Amino acid sequence: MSGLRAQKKADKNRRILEAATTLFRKVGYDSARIEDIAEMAGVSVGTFYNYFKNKGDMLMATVSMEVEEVLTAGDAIIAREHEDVATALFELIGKYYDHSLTYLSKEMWRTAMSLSIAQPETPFSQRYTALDHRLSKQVCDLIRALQDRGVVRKDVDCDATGELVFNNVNMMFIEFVKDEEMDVDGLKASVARQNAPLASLMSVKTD
Amino acid sequence: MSGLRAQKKADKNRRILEAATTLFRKVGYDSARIEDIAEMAGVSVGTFYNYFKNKGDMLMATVSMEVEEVLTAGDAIIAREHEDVATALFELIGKYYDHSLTYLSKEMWRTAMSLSIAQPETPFSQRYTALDHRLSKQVCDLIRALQDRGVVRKDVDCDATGELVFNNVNMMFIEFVKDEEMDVDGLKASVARQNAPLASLMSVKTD
DNA sequence: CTCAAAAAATGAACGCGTTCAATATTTTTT
DNA sequence: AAAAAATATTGAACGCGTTCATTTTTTGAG
Repeated sequence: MSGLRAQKKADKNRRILEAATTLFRKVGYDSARIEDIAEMAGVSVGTFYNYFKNKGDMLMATVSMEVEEVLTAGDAIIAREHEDVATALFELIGKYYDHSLTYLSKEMWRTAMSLSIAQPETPFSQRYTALDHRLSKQVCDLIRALQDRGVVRKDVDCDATGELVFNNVNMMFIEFVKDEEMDVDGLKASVARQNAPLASLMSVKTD
Repeated sequence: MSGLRAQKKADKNRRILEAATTLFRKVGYDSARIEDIAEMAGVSVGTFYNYFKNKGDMLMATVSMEVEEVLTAGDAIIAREHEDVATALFELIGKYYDHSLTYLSKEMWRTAMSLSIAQPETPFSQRYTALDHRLSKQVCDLIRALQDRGVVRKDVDCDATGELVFNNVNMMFIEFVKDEEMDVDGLKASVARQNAPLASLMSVKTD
């Protein structure tokens, strides 16, 4: 059997990832030691590092899964018709926020964000940034769709506005994960309030 | 002499801070080891930790200085008269960005931001967040001043708009410090473009 | 001036992420 | 099937931030 090595490799990869995400959720990212993850996966510490560049790399798999799913859900929302700008934005952004804690805890998000800022040259950070850009682009796409359907004024720069809105969404999400007390509904309400003036001003008036 | 202890203390505090900022600028935050900082300041490692809670705490002194100065400069800008919304925002935001690298390198900013996200319960993070909120409030204040002077439409929610604009400013600053290639002028231009539609829509039309 | 209590300084030791030279296993060659 | 080459595993050791029991210095009361 020639695929013995490849099979073992895939198996170990899965075991390590499973052990890591289990431990992250159980004891938190910081308290989950590589030694523990390795032990739970039945490998040595050194082997862990043959499979993952470092501890932070383990997070990216999870972050990726999370964002990919939300992007898909977002496309479905854009495809639908929308009454007005504020509602459409609320739906898309609400989906982002509602989904955000499916696979990741606030602590895991904080770690991921923190890493992506601290070491921008790493693959981790670059993948994270790329996901952010796709989300940003999706908000732009929604606004353009609304414009095409006559909901948004023709003279509005969709990309500029979309980036503005998304960066606010993102910054508010950072505040959200920094504050263990804050809940998703409070977050959505705050962002809706911040979006309201712009949403109103950019709408095609129907009176 | 009764103040001997207090005097020595102040002196050491100054020496440690001086050594730390010197080393941070010379070799970068990560490569500046506590051992080196302590040695340059002529104290032991343990003493360093009697004066500062941890390595990150050393950054906050610098971040604080930086932001305090920029807030003062911002107040002066708000006090002036302004032709239109876009220009006023550009001036205030431009001042933020122009000043940002006076005391801190991009790497130091990244570390500070990273720390403030990773450990939100620490005094470091809380001081950082407080400074952010004061900056956000200043942008709101500018917009309100413009509204009072009849430059901004009366029906605009100044706080909502100000927060939206500031969060974009902040997020773009994160992108800026993550990218060693990006310069301040590019950053200012991007943000101006993002602000343009909102600035235009919220203006009192003079035609 | 003496000395006990308070405050400050010290550096060895610890925890944990990460590395790497040595060892073991699998694959290929003959 | 044995030897050689390629690949994977291992855990002790390292670096650096942080801690803490011990030692030194300062203070003020008697």
